[in-house]
Amino acid sequence: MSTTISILLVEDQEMVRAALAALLETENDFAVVGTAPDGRAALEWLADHEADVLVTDIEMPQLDGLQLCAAARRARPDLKVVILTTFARAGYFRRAMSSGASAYLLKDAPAAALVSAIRASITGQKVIDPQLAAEAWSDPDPLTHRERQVLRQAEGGASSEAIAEALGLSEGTVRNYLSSAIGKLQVRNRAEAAALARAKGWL
Amino acid sequence: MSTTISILLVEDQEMVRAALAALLETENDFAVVGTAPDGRAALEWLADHEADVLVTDIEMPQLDGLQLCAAARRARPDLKVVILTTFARAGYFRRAMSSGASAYLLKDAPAAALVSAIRASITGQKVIDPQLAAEAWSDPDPLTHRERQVLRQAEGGASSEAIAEALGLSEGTVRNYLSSAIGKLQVRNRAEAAALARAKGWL
DNA sequence: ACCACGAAATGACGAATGTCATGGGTCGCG
DNA sequence: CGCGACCCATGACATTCGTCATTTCGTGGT
Repeated sequence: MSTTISILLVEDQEMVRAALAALLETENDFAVVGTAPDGRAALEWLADHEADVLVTDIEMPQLDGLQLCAAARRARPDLKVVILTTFARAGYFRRAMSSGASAYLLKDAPAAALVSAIRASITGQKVIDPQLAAEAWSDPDPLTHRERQVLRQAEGGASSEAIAEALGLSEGTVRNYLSSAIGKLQVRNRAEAAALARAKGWL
Repeated sequence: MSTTISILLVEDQEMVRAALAALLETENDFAVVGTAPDGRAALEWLADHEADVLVTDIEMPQLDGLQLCAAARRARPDLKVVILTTFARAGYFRRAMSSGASAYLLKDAPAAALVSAIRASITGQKVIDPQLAAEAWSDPDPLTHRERQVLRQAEGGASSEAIAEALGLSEGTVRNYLSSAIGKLQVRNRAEAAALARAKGWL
Protein backbone atom coordinates (compact mmCIF):
# COMPACT_ATOMS: atom_id res chain seq x y z
CA MET A 1 0.00 0.00 0.00
CA SER A 2 1.31 3.42 -0.88
CA THR A 3 0.38 4.98 2.47
CA THR A 4 2.63 2.63 4.45
CA ILE A 5 5.58 4.38 6.10
CA SER A 6 8.80 2.36 5.80
CA ILE A 7 11.32 2.76 8.61
CA LEU A 8 15.00 2.00 9.13
CA LEU A 9 15.70 1.65 12.86
CA VAL A 10 19.23 2.18 14.19
CA GLU A 11 20.07 1.47 17.83
CA ASP A 12 23.09 -0.32 19.29
CA GLN A 13 21.46 -2.20 22.17
CA GLU A 14 19.94 -5.27 20.58
CA MET A 15 17.17 -5.69 23.12
CA VAL A 16 16.08 -2.06 22.89
CA ARG A 17 16.25 -2.27 19.10
CA ALA A 18 13.94 -5.26 19.03
CA ALA A 19 11.64 -3.61 21.55
CA LEU A 20 11.36 -0.38 19.55
CA ALA A 21 10.71 -2.40 16.42
CA ALA A 22 7.88 -4.23 18.19
CA LEU A 23 6.49 -0.88 19.34
CA LEU A 24 6.55 0.65 15.86
CA GLU A 25 5.04 -2.46 14.31
CA THR A 26 1.94 -2.03 16.49
CA GLU A 27 1.04 0.94 14.25
CA ASN A 28 -0.54 -0.74 11.28
CA ASP A 29 0.67 1.76 8.68
CA PHE A 30 4.29 1.53 9.91
CA ALA A 31 6.72 -1.06 8.57
CA VAL A 32 10.19 -1.53 10.04
CA VAL A 33 11.93 -2.59 6.86
CA GLY A 34 15.45 -2.70 8.27
CA THR A 35 17.48 -2.42 11.48
CA ALA A 36 21.15 -1.74 12.20
CA PRO A 37 23.32 -1.70 15.33
CA ASP A 38 25.44 1.31 14.32
CA GLY A 39 25.87 4.09 11.78
CA ARG A 40 28.25 2.20 9.54
CA ALA A 41 25.84 -0.71 9.14
CA ALA A 42 22.96 1.70 8.55
CA LEU A 43 24.78 3.38 5.65
CA GLU A 44 25.52 0.00 4.11
CA TRP A 45 21.85 -0.91 4.38
CA LEU A 46 20.86 2.39 2.74
CA ALA A 47 23.15 1.69 -0.20
CA ASP A 48 20.93 -1.25 -1.20
CA HIS A 49 17.48 -0.38 0.16
CA GLU A 50 14.86 2.34 0.39
CA ALA A 51 13.15 3.80 3.45
CA ASP A 52 10.96 6.80 4.17
CA VAL A 53 12.22 7.54 7.68
CA LEU A 54 15.45 6.84 9.55
CA VAL A 55 14.98 6.52 13.32
CA THR A 56 18.32 6.54 15.11
CA ASP A 57 19.92 6.67 18.53
CA ILE A 58 22.91 8.99 19.03
CA GLU A 59 25.26 7.04 21.29
CA MET A 60 26.65 4.27 19.09
CA PRO A 61 30.02 2.76 18.22
CA GLN A 62 31.61 3.17 14.76
CA LEU A 63 29.56 6.13 13.54
CA ASP A 64 27.22 7.98 15.90
CA GLY A 65 23.67 9.05 15.12
CA LEU A 66 24.59 12.65 14.31
CA GLN A 67 27.28 11.63 11.82
CA LEU A 68 24.87 9.10 10.37
CA CYS A 69 22.19 11.76 9.98
CA ALA A 70 24.53 14.05 8.06
CA ALA A 71 25.89 11.25 5.83
CA ALA A 72 22.47 9.77 5.11
CA ARG A 73 20.99 13.10 4.11
CA ARG A 74 23.95 13.86 1.87
CA ALA A 75 23.24 10.62 0.03
CA ARG A 76 19.42 10.97 0.07
CA PRO A 77 18.18 14.50 0.74
CA ASP A 78 14.53 13.39 0.85
CA LEU A 79 15.10 10.91 3.68
CA LYS A 80 13.54 12.06 6.96
CA VAL A 81 15.59 11.57 10.13
CA VAL A 82 14.23 11.20 13.66
CA ILE A 83 16.90 11.40 16.37
CA LEU A 84 16.21 9.47 19.55
CA THR A 85 18.47 9.87 22.56
CA THR A 86 18.78 9.61 26.31
CA PHE A 87 20.38 13.02 26.72
CA ALA A 88 18.89 16.52 26.57
CA ARG A 89 22.18 18.11 25.56
CA ALA A 90 22.07 21.45 23.83
CA GLY A 91 25.16 20.62 21.76
CA TYR A 92 23.67 17.40 20.46
CA PHE A 93 20.42 19.09 19.66
CA ARG A 94 22.10 21.90 17.75
CA ARG A 95 24.24 19.48 15.75
CA ALA A 96 21.19 17.36 14.96
CA MET A 97 19.21 20.32 13.62
CA SER A 98 22.06 21.62 11.50
CA SER A 99 22.52 18.12 10.06
CA GLY A 100 18.98 18.29 8.72
CA ALA A 101 17.18 16.08 11.23
CA SER A 102 13.37 16.34 11.24
CA ALA A 103 12.92 15.60 14.93
CA TYR A 104 14.93 15.29 18.15
CA LEU A 105 13.22 13.20 20.83
CA LEU A 106 14.23 12.01 24.27
CA LYS A 107 13.76 8.38 25.28
CA ASP A 108 12.03 9.84 28.33
CA ALA A 109 9.23 11.10 26.07
CA PRO A 110 6.00 9.12 25.65
CA ALA A 111 5.90 6.48 22.93
CA ALA A 112 3.07 8.43 21.30
CA ALA A 113 5.47 11.31 20.68
CA LEU A 114 7.71 9.05 18.60
CA VAL A 115 4.78 7.87 16.52
CA SER A 116 3.49 11.38 15.89
CA ALA A 117 6.98 12.70 15.15
CA ILE A 118 7.42 10.05 12.48
CA ARG A 119 4.10 10.97 10.89
CA ALA A 120 4.90 14.69 11.05
CA SER A 121 8.32 14.17 9.47
CA ILE A 122 6.69 12.64 6.40
CA THR A 123 4.73 15.85 5.81
CA GLY A 124 7.92 17.87 6.04
CA GLN A 125 7.38 19.28 9.52
CA LYS A 126 10.12 19.68 12.10
CA VAL A 127 9.39 18.45 15.62
CA ILE A 128 11.32 20.37 18.24
CA ASP A 129 10.89 20.43 21.98
CA PRO A 130 10.50 24.17 22.76
CA GLN A 131 12.39 23.89 26.06
CA LEU A 132 15.31 22.20 24.38
CA ALA A 133 15.39 24.74 21.56
CA ALA A 134 15.45 27.66 23.99
CA GLU A 135 18.29 26.12 25.98
CA ALA A 136 20.23 25.37 22.83
CA TRP A 137 20.31 28.94 21.58
CA SER A 138 20.90 30.49 24.99
CA ASP A 139 23.80 28.22 25.80
CA PRO A 140 26.33 28.17 22.98
CA ASP A 141 29.60 26.28 23.26
CA PRO A 142 32.24 28.77 24.50
CA LEU A 143 35.19 26.43 23.96
CA THR A 144 37.77 26.54 21.20
CA HIS A 145 38.75 23.42 19.28
CA ARG A 146 41.95 22.97 21.29
CA GLU A 147 40.21 23.44 24.60
CA ARG A 148 37.76 20.71 23.64
CA GLN A 149 40.57 18.35 22.66
CA VAL A 150 42.43 18.92 25.91
CA LEU A 151 39.30 18.50 28.03
CA ARG A 152 38.49 15.22 26.31
CA GLN A 153 41.90 13.89 27.30
CA ALA A 154 41.57 15.26 30.83
CA GLU A 155 38.25 13.49 31.34
CA GLY A 156 39.83 10.12 32.07
CA GLY A 157 42.37 11.63 34.48
CA ALA A 158 45.33 12.01 32.12
CA SER A 159 48.17 14.23 33.41
CA SER A 160 49.18 17.44 31.66
CA GLU A 161 52.29 15.66 30.46
CA ALA A 162 50.29 12.76 29.01
CA ILE A 163 47.91 15.15 27.26
CA ALA A 164 50.82 17.13 25.81
CA GLU A 165 52.31 13.87 24.54
CA ALA A 166 49.02 12.76 22.97
CA LEU A 167 48.41 16.07 21.18
CA GLY A 168 51.99 16.95 20.32
CA LEU A 169 52.04 20.07 22.50
CA SER A 170 54.21 21.27 25.35
CA GLU A 171 53.03 20.69 28.91
CA GLY A 172 52.79 24.42 29.59
CA THR A 173 50.50 24.94 26.61
CA VAL A 174 48.22 22.19 27.83
CA ARG A 175 48.02 23.88 31.21
CA ASN A 176 47.16 27.14 29.49
CA TYR A 177 44.27 25.61 27.57
CA LEU A 178 42.97 23.93 30.69
CA SER A 179 43.22 27.17 32.63
CA SER A 180 41.38 28.97 29.86
CA ALA A 181 38.60 26.38 29.80
CA ILE A 182 38.34 26.44 33.60
CA GLY A 183 37.94 30.21 33.45
CA LYS A 184 35.29 30.12 30.72
CA LEU A 185 33.25 27.49 32.51
CA GLN A 186 33.69 29.17 35.90
CA VAL A 187 34.77 26.04 37.71
CA ARG A 188 37.73 25.27 39.96
CA ASN A 189 39.69 22.53 38.25
CA ARG A 190 40.06 20.37 35.14
CA ALA A 191 37.84 17.57 36.44
CA GLU A 192 34.91 19.90 37.04
CA ALA A 193 35.47 21.54 33.68
CA ALA A 194 35.45 18.19 31.88
CA ALA A 195 32.34 17.03 33.75
CA LEU A 196 30.45 20.23 32.95
CA ALA A 197 31.47 20.32 29.29
CA ARG A 198 30.46 16.69 28.91
CA ALA A 199 27.07 17.33 30.52
CA LYS A 200 26.45 20.24 28.16
CA GLY A 201 27.22 18.07 25.16
CA TRP A 202 30.25 20.11 24.14
CA LEU A 203 32.73 17.25 24.01
CA MET B 1 -5.43 -19.13 31.55
CA SER B 2 -3.26 -20.53 34.36
CA THR B 3 -0.15 -20.84 32.21
CA THR B 4 -0.01 -17.13 31.47
CA ILE B 5 3.03 -15.39 32.96
CA SER B 6 2.18 -12.01 34.50
CA ILE B 7 4.92 -9.39 34.41
CA LEU B 8 5.60 -6.09 36.18
CA LEU B 9 7.94 -3.98 34.03
CA VAL B 10 10.05 -1.24 35.65
CA GLU B 11 12.11 1.14 33.54
CA ASP B 12 12.51 4.90 33.84
CA GLN B 13 12.63 5.89 30.18
CA GLU B 14 9.02 5.99 29.09
CA MET B 15 9.67 5.20 25.46
CA VAL B 16 11.87 2.21 26.27
CA ARG B 17 9.31 1.03 28.81
CA ALA B 18 6.53 1.10 26.23
CA ALA B 19 8.80 -0.58 23.69
CA LEU B 20 9.76 -3.42 26.02
CA ALA B 21 6.11 -3.90 26.93
CA ALA B 22 5.25 -4.20 23.23
CA LEU B 23 8.07 -6.70 22.82
CA LEU B 24 6.93 -8.87 25.73
CA GLU B 25 3.30 -8.74 24.60
CA THR B 26 4.27 -10.38 21.31
CA GLU B 27 4.75 -13.60 23.31
CA ASN B 28 1.22 -14.88 23.63
CA ASP B 29 1.63 -16.41 27.07
CA PHE B 30 3.13 -13.23 28.53
CA ALA B 31 1.01 -10.47 30.03
CA VAL B 32 2.46 -7.15 31.12
CA VAL B 33 0.06 -6.46 33.97
CA GLY B 34 1.78 -3.34 35.26
CA THR B 35 4.54 -0.84 34.57
CA ALA B 36 6.40 1.67 36.74
CA PRO B 37 9.00 4.40 36.10
CA ASP B 38 11.03 3.79 39.28
CA GLY B 39 11.48 1.51 42.28
CA ARG B 40 9.26 3.50 44.58
CA ALA B 41 6.30 3.31 42.19
CA ALA B 42 6.95 -0.39 41.64
CA LEU B 43 6.73 -1.16 45.36
CA GLU B 44 3.47 0.77 45.58
CA TRP B 45 2.09 -1.23 42.69
CA LEU B 46 3.16 -4.48 44.37
CA ALA B 47 1.30 -3.54 47.54
CA ASP B 48 -2.02 -3.79 45.65
CA HIS B 49 -1.33 -6.28 42.84
CA GLU B 50 0.13 -9.65 42.01
CA ALA B 51 2.75 -10.60 39.43
CA ASP B 52 4.85 -13.67 38.65
CA VAL B 53 7.95 -11.87 37.41
CA LEU B 54 9.48 -8.44 38.01
CA VAL B 55 11.57 -7.18 35.09
CA THR B 56 13.57 -4.11 36.09
CA ASP B 57 16.28 -1.76 34.92
CA ILE B 58 18.99 -0.77 37.41
CA GLU B 59 19.64 2.91 36.70
CA MET B 60 16.56 4.70 38.00
CA PRO B 61 15.72 7.68 40.22
CA GLN B 62 14.17 7.31 43.68
CA LEU B 63 15.00 3.64 44.27
CA ASP B 64 17.29 1.75 41.91
CA GLY B 65 16.68 -1.72 40.51
CA LEU B 66 18.95 -3.45 43.00
CA GLN B 67 17.28 -1.87 46.01
CA LEU B 68 13.91 -2.66 44.45
CA CYS B 69 14.92 -6.29 43.97
CA ALA B 70 15.90 -6.66 47.62
CA ALA B 71 12.78 -4.89 48.92
CA ALA B 72 10.39 -6.75 46.63
CA ARG B 73 11.79 -10.13 47.57
CA ARG B 74 11.61 -9.29 51.26
CA ALA B 75 7.90 -8.61 50.80
CA ARG B 76 7.25 -11.53 48.42
CA PRO B 77 9.94 -14.22 48.49
CA ASP B 78 8.32 -16.17 45.64
CA LEU B 79 8.50 -13.24 43.20
CA LYS B 80 11.07 -13.82 40.46
CA VAL B 81 13.27 -10.87 39.50
CA VAL B 82 14.96 -10.33 36.15
CA ILE B 83 17.52 -7.49 36.16
CA LEU B 84 18.03 -5.68 32.87
CA THR B 85 20.84 -3.15 32.51
CA THR B 86 23.16 -1.37 30.12
CA PHE B 87 26.26 -2.08 32.18
CA ALA B 88 28.31 -5.25 32.64
CA ARG B 89 29.60 -4.18 36.04
CA ALA B 90 30.87 -6.87 38.37
CA GLY B 91 29.71 -4.93 41.42
CA TYR B 92 26.16 -4.62 40.12
CA PHE B 93 26.06 -8.25 39.17
CA ARG B 94 27.26 -9.39 42.57
CA ARG B 95 24.76 -7.20 44.38
CA ALA B 96 21.95 -8.43 42.12
CA MET B 97 22.73 -12.06 42.83
CA SER B 98 22.98 -11.57 46.58
CA SER B 99 19.64 -9.75 46.52
CA GLY B 100 18.02 -12.88 45.16
CA ALA B 101 17.65 -11.95 41.50
CA SER B 102 16.89 -14.83 39.12
CA ALA B 103 18.64 -13.34 36.11
CA TYR B 104 20.99 -10.52 35.16
CA LEU B 105 20.81 -9.54 31.51
CA LEU B 106 22.43 -6.83 29.43
CA LYS B 107 20.37 -4.67 27.08
CA ASP B 108 22.97 -5.63 24.48
CA ALA B 109 21.72 -9.22 24.64
CA PRO B 110 19.23 -10.55 22.07
CA ALA B 111 15.54 -10.09 22.81
CA ALA B 112 15.19 -13.87 22.81
CA ALA B 113 17.46 -14.04 25.86
CA LEU B 114 15.04 -11.91 27.82
CA VAL B 115 12.12 -14.10 26.87
CA SER B 116 13.91 -17.31 27.76
CA ALA B 117 15.25 -15.84 31.01
CA ILE B 118 11.70 -14.99 32.07
CA ARG B 119 10.53 -18.52 31.31
CA ALA B 120 13.51 -20.05 33.13
CA SER B 121 12.96 -17.86 36.19
CA ILE B 122 9.44 -19.30 36.58
CA THR B 123 10.89 -22.80 36.91
CA GLY B 124 13.28 -21.59 39.58
CA GLN B 125 16.41 -21.50 37.46
CA LYS B 126 19.06 -18.79 37.67
CA VAL B 127 20.27 -17.29 34.39
CA ILE B 128 23.83 -16.03 34.64
CA ASP B 129 26.18 -15.00 31.89
CA PRO B 130 29.26 -17.22 32.53
CA GLN B 131 31.69 -14.45 31.51
CA LEU B 132 30.11 -11.98 33.90
CA ALA B 133 30.13 -14.47 36.75
CA ALA B 134 33.81 -15.25 36.28
CA GLU B 135 34.71 -11.57 36.24
CA ALA B 136 32.61 -10.91 39.30
CA TRP B 137 34.37 -13.45 41.50
CA SER B 138 37.85 -12.68 40.20
CA ASP B 139 37.45 -8.94 40.68
CA PRO B 140 36.19 -8.14 44.17
CA ASP B 141 35.83 -4.56 45.38
CA PRO B 142 39.09 -3.67 47.18
CA LEU B 143 37.80 -0.35 48.55
CA THR B 144 36.78 0.46 52.10
CA HIS B 145 33.56 2.31 52.85
CA ARG B 146 35.38 5.61 53.37
CA GLU B 147 37.40 5.27 50.20
CA ARG B 148 34.19 4.77 48.26
CA GLN B 149 32.60 7.84 49.83
CA VAL B 150 35.59 10.00 49.04
CA LEU B 151 35.85 8.73 45.47
CA ARG B 152 32.19 9.46 44.86
CA GLN B 153 32.78 13.06 45.86
CA ALA B 154 35.97 13.27 43.80
CA GLU B 155 34.16 12.10 40.66
CA GLY B 156 32.69 15.51 39.90
CA GLY B 157 36.00 17.27 40.48
CA ALA B 158 35.53 18.40 44.09
CA SER B 159 38.69 19.57 45.88
CA SER B 160 40.05 17.79 48.94
CA GLU B 161 38.82 20.68 51.03
CA ALA B 162 35.28 20.43 49.61
CA ILE B 163 35.21 16.68 50.17
CA ALA B 164 36.41 17.11 53.75
CA GLU B 165 33.66 19.66 54.30
CA ALA B 166 30.99 17.37 52.84
CA LEU B 167 32.02 14.35 54.91
CA GLY B 168 33.01 16.12 58.09
CA LEU B 169 36.68 15.07 57.88
CA SER B 170 39.95 16.96 57.81
CA GLU B 171 41.54 17.71 54.46
CA GLY B 172 44.59 15.58 55.24
CA THR B 173 42.41 12.57 56.00
CA VAL B 174 40.68 12.95 52.67
CA ARG B 175 44.03 12.99 50.93
CA ASN B 176 45.01 9.85 52.79
CA TYR B 177 41.92 7.98 51.64
CA LEU B 178 42.41 9.14 48.09
CA SER B 179 46.04 8.12 48.18
CA SER B 180 45.07 4.71 49.51
CA ALA B 181 42.45 4.23 46.80
CA ILE B 182 44.90 5.37 44.12
CA GLY B 183 47.39 2.80 45.39
CA LYS B 184 44.88 -0.05 45.47
CA LEU B 185 43.61 0.68 41.97
CA GLN B 186 47.13 1.20 40.62
CA VAL B 187 46.36 4.50 38.90
CA ARG B 188 48.05 7.88 38.97
CA ASN B 189 45.49 10.34 40.38
CA ARG B 190 42.03 10.74 41.86
CA ALA B 191 40.30 11.27 38.53
CA GLU B 192 41.60 7.98 37.14
CA ALA B 193 40.73 6.22 40.37
CA ALA B 194 37.15 7.54 40.29
CA ALA B 195 36.73 6.63 36.62
CA LEU B 196 38.02 3.09 37.16
CA ALA B 197 35.98 2.47 40.30
CA ARG B 198 32.87 3.75 38.53
CA ALA B 199 33.51 1.49 35.54
CA LYS B 200 33.89 -1.52 37.83
CA GLY B 201 30.59 -0.77 39.51
CA TRP B 202 32.21 -0.15 42.91
CA LEU B 203 30.67 3.26 43.51
C1' DA C 1 43.54 -8.81 78.57
C1' DC C 2 45.54 -8.64 74.40
C1' DC C 3 45.92 -7.99 69.57
C1' DA C 4 44.57 -6.62 64.96
C1' DC C 5 42.38 -3.43 62.18
C1' DG C 6 39.92 0.43 60.36
C1' DA C 7 38.86 5.29 61.18
C1' DA C 8 40.73 9.72 61.88
C1' DA C 9 44.18 13.04 62.34
C1' DT C 10 48.86 15.66 61.93
C1' DG C 11 53.06 17.30 59.72
C1' DA C 12 56.23 17.34 56.16
C1' DC C 13 57.99 16.88 51.47
C1' DG C 14 58.11 16.67 46.45
C1' DA C 15 55.31 16.59 42.41
C1' DA C 16 51.49 18.17 39.72
C1' DT C 17 48.36 21.75 38.83
C1' DG C 18 46.34 26.46 38.06
C1' DT C 19 47.41 31.24 37.11
C1' DC C 20 49.55 35.09 34.95
C1' DA C 21 52.56 37.85 32.05
C1' DT C 22 54.71 37.85 27.90
C1' DG C 23 56.39 36.58 23.54
C1' DG C 24 55.56 34.85 19.15
C1' DG C 25 52.85 32.92 14.78
C1' DT C 26 48.79 32.44 11.50
C1' DC C 27 44.40 33.58 9.52
C1' DG C 28 40.16 36.11 8.19
C1' DC C 29 37.72 40.55 8.05
C1' DG C 30 36.54 45.44 7.70
C1' DC D 1 46.76 47.44 6.20
C1' DG D 2 45.43 46.88 11.14
C1' DC D 3 42.63 44.34 14.30
C1' DG D 4 41.03 40.56 16.62
C1' DA D 5 40.63 35.39 17.18
C1' DC D 6 42.99 31.42 17.92
C1' DC D 7 47.25 28.86 18.31
C1' DC D 8 51.80 27.76 20.53
C1' DA D 9 55.36 28.39 23.78
C1' DT D 10 58.22 29.85 28.09
C1' DG D 11 59.08 31.12 32.85
C1' DA D 12 57.62 32.18 37.48
C1' DC D 13 54.65 31.62 41.23
C1' DA D 14 51.17 29.95 44.68
C1' DT D 15 48.14 26.36 45.44
C1' DT D 16 46.68 21.80 45.43
C1' DC D 17 47.68 17.03 45.36
C1' DG D 18 49.96 12.51 46.34
C1' DT D 19 52.89 10.16 49.59
C1' DC D 20 54.74 8.71 53.90
C1' DA D 21 55.62 8.24 58.88
C1' DT D 22 53.41 8.43 63.02
C1' DT D 23 49.78 8.78 66.56
C1' DT D 24 45.24 8.22 68.72
C1' DC D 25 40.98 5.93 69.36
C1' DG D 26 37.33 2.55 69.24
C1' DT D 27 35.63 -2.12 68.00
C1' DG D 28 35.68 -6.94 67.48
C1' DG D 29 38.04 -11.42 68.03
C1' DT D 30 40.68 -14.90 70.47
